This record gives sequence, C-alpha cells and structure tokens, in this order.
Amino acid sequence: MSAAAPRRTLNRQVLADHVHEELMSWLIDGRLEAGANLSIDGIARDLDVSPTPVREALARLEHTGMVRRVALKGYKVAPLFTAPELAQLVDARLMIEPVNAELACARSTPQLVDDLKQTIEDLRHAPTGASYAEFREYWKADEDFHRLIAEHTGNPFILNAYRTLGGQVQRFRFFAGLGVTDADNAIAEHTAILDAFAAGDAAAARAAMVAHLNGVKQRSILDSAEHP
Amino acid sequence: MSAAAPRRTLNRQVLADHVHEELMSWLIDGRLEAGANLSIDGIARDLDVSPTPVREALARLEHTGMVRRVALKGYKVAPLFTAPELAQLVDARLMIEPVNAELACARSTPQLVDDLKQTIEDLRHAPTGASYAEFREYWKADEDFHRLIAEHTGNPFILNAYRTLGGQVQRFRFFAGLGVTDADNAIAEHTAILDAFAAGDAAAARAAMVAHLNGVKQRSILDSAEHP
DNA sequence: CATAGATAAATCCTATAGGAACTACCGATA
DNA sequence: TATCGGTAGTTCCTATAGGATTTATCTATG
Repeated sequence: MSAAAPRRTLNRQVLADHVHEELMSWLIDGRLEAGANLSIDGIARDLDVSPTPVREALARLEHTGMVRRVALKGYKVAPLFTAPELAQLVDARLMIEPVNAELACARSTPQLVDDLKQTIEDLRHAPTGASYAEFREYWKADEDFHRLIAEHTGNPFILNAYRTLGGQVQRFRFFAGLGVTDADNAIAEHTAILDAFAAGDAAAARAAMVAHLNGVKQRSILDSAEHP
Repeated sequence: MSAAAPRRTLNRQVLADHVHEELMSWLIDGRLEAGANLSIDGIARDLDVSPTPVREALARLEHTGMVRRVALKGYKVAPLFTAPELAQLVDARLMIEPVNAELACARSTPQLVDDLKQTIEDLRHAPTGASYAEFREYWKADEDFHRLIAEHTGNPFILNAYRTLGGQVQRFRFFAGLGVTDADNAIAEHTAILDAFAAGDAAAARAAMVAHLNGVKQRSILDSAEHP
C-alpha cells in the first residue's frame, strides 16, 4: 500500500473491534450458514481490511462457541443446535438464573425496577416481524432484562458465567425463532418477575424465573420440532 | 528476515498456541506481577517471535479474566483478588458445582468413580512444596476432580460455565496459596464426595460438594487474611 | 478410459515495514 | 530558574510479503 493512500489514518479506533462487531452481527443475523468456512483472507477482502485484524477478531470470537477453530485449518461457523441441546441450554440457565433473580431481588433498588420495567416496555413495543433488524430489537430487550438481573447479583463471577451462556443464547434465539412466536408469553412472564421485584419477594422472584425458563424451554422445543 | 533463515520452517504447529500456553503458565505461576503491562512487542522479543502470534494469543487470553485490554493502550495483567472477591468466587462455584455433583452422580459409571479415585490419589501424592512445578501438580489433581464431575453432567453448557469460573480459579488458588495449607482437608472432602458417588447417592454427593466448597471458602478467607 | 502427476489457486501462518500516538528527556529561551 | 519545544524511543495497530500446505483442475500416460 505505497501507491494507494492509507484508507483510515485519522480513524482512531481499532479495526479489529469493527471486524468483531461485524462478524457478530453476521452470526446473530444468521447471514452465515452453519458449518460454513470462515476464510481469514476472504473476510479481509470482503471488509476491505488486512487479515491481521480479522485474525484477532476471530480469536476473540472463538470462546463464544459460535465459531470453531481447527489449528492450521481455519475457522468454521459452529453447527446449529439440536433440540436436545436447546433443552440443555435452558437447563444450564435454570441452574444460574433463578439464583440470580433471588440475589438481585434481595439487593433490588427502585432504579433496577424502573430499568426492568423499561425493558418490558421495549419488549412490548418491539416489532416482531421477520426482518433481522426488527428481530434484533426484540432480542436486545429480552437480553437486557436477564442481563440486568445478572448484573445486580453483585457477583462478577456469576455475571461472567451468565455471559458465557448468553453468547450461545443469541444463536439459540435466532434459530428457534422465538422472537416472533412467544412475545406475549415472554412479556407476561417477565412482568411476573418484575412484580416480585417490586414487592421485594425474593422467593417469588426465584419461582417466577423458574416458571419463565420452563416456559421458554417448552416453547423452544415445540418450535424446533416445527422447524427441523 | 531475508538474511537470517526462517527459524521454524518445519515446525508444523501454530506459534500462537505456543505463545498462549507460555503466557498461561507465566500467569498461573505468578511470574507476572499484577497490573504489569503486557507489551505485545516486548513479549514478541522475549519469546523470539513476531508480534502477530502474540496478538492472537492475548486476544484469546482476554476472556479468562487474567488479562485486561484497553483499546489502543494495550494489555495488562489483571489485579489480584481481594478477600470479598475470593468469597464471591466460591459463591459462584456453590451455585454450579453442587448441581454438577448431583447430576454427575445420577449418571455415574464405574469408570468415573475410578477416575475420581485416581485424582484423589494424585492429590495425596502430589508434593505440597512452595515450588511452582510442585504446586502445579497439586492444582492439576484438584482441578481434574472438579472438571471430571462437570464433564459428567452431560451438559456442555454447564461444563462451559464451569470452565469460565475455572480460569479464575487458577489465579485464586495460587494467590491464596491453599495448595500448601489445606491438602488434608481437600483430600478428606474429595473422598467424602467420592464415597457418595460410589454409593450412588446423588443427594449426598450434592451435600458433600456444598460442604467441600464451604470449607474452601472459609480456609481461603483465613489464608487471605494472613497474607494481605 | 482411468489414473497418476503437475500446475495453479486458495489458505493458514509468520515476519517485517511503517504510520500514529504517547512518554521521557534534554536543551533553549523568557 | 522555570517553562516550552523538539527529538528519540516505545507501543499499538494495520498492511504487505512470502513460505508451507492443502485442494482443485488439467494434462499426460498406461
């Protein structure tokens, strides 16, 4: 690149971050087929970037489970979940999130209740169309609700464990297409959890979270049966 | 590098993997001070490698929590744990591992029982000296015990969540220096868990794991009070 | 016709070059 | 003396070059 001028000299931001976000959005939106090869050079060409930042972005992405790496072979998009895997994912969430709800409720603040209420409002108003952009708004509101609770446990390790699951949740939700089908259920169940928070009833919060996740589990299994 | 011949032409393995393991061992062994700058170029010089694989290794390492990154600033060794953080870490383990014990016990096999017994043997025979090499043997036996159980839940997401914690456990264990002080307790408590597995009593396995982790929590707090 | 070998392309991986920003230090000037 | 400015060094970040290996294609031979 001695003839052509450098493309981004004043753009004081890390290119690898941009690549990372771009790939993330491709993966969440399902623009990439499961099992597809993620060629480093190819992505670099597509994004008009050198392979170096692509390499770094993929390395960061690997631990989310959305991308698999084989040494000296390259990266691939991880395969889609099977129905049993969907159930297992919710089982793992059932291990963590009810405790989160109980802990967060015990340390709840009016601010938290307001924030949670806001995510439910967002959920209610988010379009449930099939478009990826729309779907993402819905997903974000849903994710925010659960993440806020995880953050309010006050335990960073728990939050980290929840995040580890969350990376997978993204793909799971897209795959199952729940954003379109179970909005009413999700809003009702989130509201039940919120009510427990507002009342300061930690045991009820825990129970409501269990009920919610069991609902998610059942509905996702049904959905995945319809879309083999 | 046109004059000097390429250093590793036949070495058919990824250099970034080697750098990754090397950094990991530096971090676990405590050879790196907390808060120290991890200069990409500097590490490259030290390991006689170009910055590219170092960059990739650090990107992979970031999610373990042992290393922090600030865009355009570089990487630093994460600060050591405080006593409340140690307690929180065990709290997070208490959320996951008792369930693991219950699930794994329900699906237990003679093979698993044998493997667990072996880790206890290793624990018993591992030197408890202050040398890093010795300490690592002890830590590995301990880690194997807990990981085997997590693997036998049959739920890859749970295993993943446990691993997320595990990355932190490494530093925690080194920091607190438990490997030297509580070997007898750990062996006894692991044996109690093993007995429950051998008897096929899932509830007892769960209870024994709770007791073990509570023991770890108390002892680590005591230790960290002694070594401020 | 089928198969073996060679050529070309794609790919991963590492090294190197160089730009931009920050830091430290040192000398010159008000 | 104190402050300002410049220079060298370090560091992060990205681009580019090139080696090694695999894959695909195509040709030549049995």
